Amino acid sequence: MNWTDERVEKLKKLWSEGLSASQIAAQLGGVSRNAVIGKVHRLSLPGRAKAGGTAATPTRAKRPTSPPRAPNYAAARPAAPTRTVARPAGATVLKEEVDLDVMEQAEIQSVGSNVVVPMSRRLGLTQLTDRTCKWPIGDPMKEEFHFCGNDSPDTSPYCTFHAKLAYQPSAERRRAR
DNA sequence: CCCTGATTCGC
DNA sequence: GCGAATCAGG
Repeated sequence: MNWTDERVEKLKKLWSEGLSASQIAAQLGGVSRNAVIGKVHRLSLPGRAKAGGTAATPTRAKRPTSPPRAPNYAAARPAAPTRTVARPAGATVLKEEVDLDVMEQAEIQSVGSNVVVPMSRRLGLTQLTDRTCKWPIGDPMKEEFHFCGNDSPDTSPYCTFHAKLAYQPSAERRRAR
């Protein structure tokens, strides 16, 4: 690909916005990050400051990476309150609470036994329908094994809570924009 | 190992 | 002018 005026312009823009060479290369398409860097040099665009003498940690432009974890009132929370939370049947209240500490819940669940899930209807296999959460709880080899059984939205196999547990991007690479 | 930008140098 | 290879660093 050749450097049309358009592409050069975009390059300048993105570069000045602090995007990394590889990110810019991705947006432009058809070029490597090396190409981008090379072009930047040829255009004599300001590289990422490295400052003369007292260089410390100059690089690393401001990346849009925003850490959305703010509240953190977690510490003020009682240690292990969970078990079977009394709550109205159609619990939609979960959603927000879950957003904040899915990870913790997940950890607890994996470490401890199976017990940490908020309200389970303790349904048996035969009691499941297409609208009940099929998240398994407990050891299938044992007697107390059951399924979550809460209402699942649409045709989802899990309730909103367990859907979040099941679908965790974890080490998600973010580069699409 | 992942990533970053910087430089070099054959094309 | 271009950009892969390489270097230097976090």
